[in-house]
This record gives sequence, C-alpha cells and structure tokens, in this order.
Amino acid sequence: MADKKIVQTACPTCKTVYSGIYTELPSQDVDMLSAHQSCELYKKGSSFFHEGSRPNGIFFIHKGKVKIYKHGDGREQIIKIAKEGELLGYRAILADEQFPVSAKTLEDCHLCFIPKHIFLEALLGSPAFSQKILKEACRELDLMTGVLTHMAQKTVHERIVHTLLELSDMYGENPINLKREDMAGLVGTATETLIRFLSQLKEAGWIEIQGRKIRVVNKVEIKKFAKIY
Amino acid sequence: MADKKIVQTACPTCKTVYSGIYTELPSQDVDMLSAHQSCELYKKGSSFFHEGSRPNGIFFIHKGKVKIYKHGDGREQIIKIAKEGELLGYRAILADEQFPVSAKTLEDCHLCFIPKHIFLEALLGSPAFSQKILKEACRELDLMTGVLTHMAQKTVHERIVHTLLELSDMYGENPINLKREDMAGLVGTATETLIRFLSQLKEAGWIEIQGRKIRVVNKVEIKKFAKIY
DNA sequence: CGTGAGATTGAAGCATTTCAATCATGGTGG
DNA sequence: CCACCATGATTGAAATGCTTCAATCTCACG
Repeated sequence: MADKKIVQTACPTCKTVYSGIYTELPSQDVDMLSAHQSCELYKKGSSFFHEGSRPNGIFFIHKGKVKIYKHGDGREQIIKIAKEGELLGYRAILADEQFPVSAKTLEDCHLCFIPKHIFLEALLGSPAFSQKILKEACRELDLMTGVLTHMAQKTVHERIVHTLLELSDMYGENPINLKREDMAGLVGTATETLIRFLSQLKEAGWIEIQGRKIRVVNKVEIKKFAKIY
Repeated sequence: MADKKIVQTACPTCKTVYSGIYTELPSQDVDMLSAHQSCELYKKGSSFFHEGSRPNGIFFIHKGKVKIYKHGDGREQIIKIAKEGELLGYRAILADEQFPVSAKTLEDCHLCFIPKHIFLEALLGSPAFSQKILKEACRELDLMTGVLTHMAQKTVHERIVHTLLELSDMYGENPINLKREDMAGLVGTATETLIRFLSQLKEAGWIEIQGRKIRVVNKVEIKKFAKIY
C-alpha cells in the first residue's frame, strides 16, 4: 500500500474525467488500466454485451446511461439503470460465468473497454483495486437485497413512486427521459399499468409530463399518494 | 423469542472439516481464521443478527440451515435459506453498512463466529482469501439477479415449483421441513396461496405431504404442471 | 408533413390476496 | 404417558389489483 496518491485525471482517449470506481485508486493502478483501455462513443440504443455470452473484458461508463436487463418470456426485466462511474461486467468475469444480463445504451455514451486479462492482472497486482472491487460488489449486493424485498412486497403503485424518485435523483436537474416500456420494465409491471398511474400522479399535480419526459414536482406528497391509490 | 445460545466450547470438528468458502484456501489462512473463531451450538429458532444493527463479525455455518430475511410491512420476505459451508455477514462489513437482513436458525445449528478485525486482517493479509470472497460475492450477485427476474416475471405457481425444486435439492434425501409461512415468504406470496397450490400438486401426485413435511416425487412433471394451473 | 413508434385510454378477465372459520399437530405440563 | 392448548395448516368465499387485448391518439424524426 505504498502509493496512496489520489488521482483526478482524464481518460487519454475520450478526455472525460475519471469517477466512480477509479477514484481513490493509486495512480499506478489507474495508469495500468488506462494504458490498455479503449474508449469509444456508443450511439444511443447500442447493445454492448448480451445475456449468455462470455465476457472478454469489462466496461467502464465514462458518460451516459445504460440499461442492464434480462430477457424474460415476452417483456424484459430491467435490473437497473447504470450511469457514469460504474463498472460493468466484472462480476461475470470474477464468477467465471456467462453474462447473466444484457446491456444497452439509453443515450449516447462514452464507454471504456478493458480487456479481461488486464483487469485480472490489475486485480491480482493491486490490493487497493481488489478491495475497491470487493467493496463495490458488496454494496451492489446489499442494494439488490433491498430491491428484491421491495419488488416482492410493495404494490405496483408504491414501486412506481419509488422508481420515480430514484430516477429523479439519477437525472438530477433534467427531466426523466425514458420509454414508458423501459420504466415499466424497471418497476416490473405492465406498461399500461404504469401509464395509468402516471396519469393519476399528473392529475394530482405531483409530476409534470411533457411527451415522454417526466419531472417530479413534489417528492414528499407523492409517497403518501402511492399508499392511497 | 429470546436467543438460546448454549454451548461455549470450540467446535471440535471445525478445524478438520473444511467446506464452502474454506475449501482451496492456504492452510495458514484457515489456521489464522480458525484460531480466533468461536463455534457454538445455536438452538432452532435463534436469531443471531438483526436487520439494522452493526456487524462486529462474520458467521460461518458449520452445520444446519438458517433463514436470511427482511421484515416487510407485515410479512417477512425471505431472501434465501443458507446452509452449511456458507459465510454470512461479510457483505455488511465490507460495504461498511448495517446488516440489511436478519438471520435466524431453522434447526439446531453449529455456527462459527469470526470477529470483524480478524476477518479484515485475513482479507488484507491473504490475496487468496480476498479472491475467494470476491468470487463468492460475484456469484451471489449473479444468483440474485436471476431471483429478481424470476420474482418479477413468473407467476406464483411457477415460483412455487421453482422454490420446491430448490428446496428439494437443498434437503437432499430428506423431506422438505419448513413452515408454510416461511416457504410462502421465500416464494413471495400469501401462505394460503402456497397451500392451495401445494394441495393441487399433491392431488396430481407430484408431491407427498406428511404434516409439514413435503417430498417432491416427480421433478419432471411438476414443471409442466406449474404452467397449466 | 407523413409515417411509424410510442403513449394513452377503456373494458373485460383472471390471478392473487384477504378475511374468516375450521381442522390438525406437536410440544408441554400434569 | 396422555390430554391439552397453542401454533400452524387448510379450505371457502368475497374483494381487488393487475394484466391483457384492442383501439385511438400523439409525438419525434426523416
């Protein structure tokens, strides 16, 4: 644990600043990873890995949002929306399994690809990196535990509100900009059911809808609303 | 509802029988861990950690089955049934968070407790152990992804059959021995719904029921059955 | 400014829950 | 060791929440 210097550099290929898993990492580790990564622009709607295929590297999201989903019978279940700073695909590599999910960009994205052997090398070579990844995995695991319970026990309306609030945080100042179908997939319900409840929320004045764009106006009241209707 | 910890002596077999996370680990790591662990008998029904509390160590299941669950409003959601060889509580420590779940023994169990600082020491000191834990976390993560999708997309009947088959594997030659309420919590449905479908499966001759005990007789047919009824 | 994908609404049908009531069981004290 | 009692299992019936299908509307984009 010699070099503890914190780094705040930009990706050599796409010029965006490192964030997420890259923060608080010794500079030598960052250098090692960035030397072998290729950063590219992925157009909105690009699939960059598929459920069932073998991973040959990991992806780091420099910029943009992507959906992580599983194909069910018929509709797809969206596991989560990942955004800048997140690392994707490391689990499948470490568990030595096929991708359990697919990934597709929701908007134009900058994604860095790091080949499998480089990633594994960095992992073995750097305790700091290894710890970081481990912590990340545990955090995700805790998160998913909560999602599972929520999914199993809350009504659709409560889940919609919950998702709405999460997305609102994720989009920050911008309005939520997602296909209804995707949002429904995230909630785990039928598209029509989602739309119907959104209409009610709009009527009540807690959200604003402009085309596909949604803006949460009253975060406090919206929660109570979910329990009543 | 009081915890019923009994015996205080170190488990005699702990140092000789390695399973689960302990396998394929350098002997020095195993020695290091087992030197500081205390193995105790926990009576059926003992709670040994609680949602929301801070972990001060991890538990290794030497023998027996425990349920890992979350309190919802009203009924509890069972995240999983853990059995011998599994390590519990490491995620909360590594993610540096409170326990996201509670744990209770389903039968008399031998549990080894390893203090937090010993665990962290072992982790930092042994790349092999660290890798092992990381891999375990990733495996669990993949698993939970599948559970989530299943939960969101399959009908209750399909989920019941799925759970039944998993439990059947877990119990091996023995009949499944779980409260209906717990099984329902695992499936994520109402107890009555579970019972009703179990009755149908019994009528059809695919399972046998003796009191609370359930034995799966025909694993193949049972799956088709789930889709029809 | 047309066209197709996506959003919305209505209505019918069904799966699941909930409430209520009864039955079985297994653990406990007499 | 047995009777008892409490906990858990089972069944019925009513209520409801959600999905599905079908039809119409609207928006974004070439």
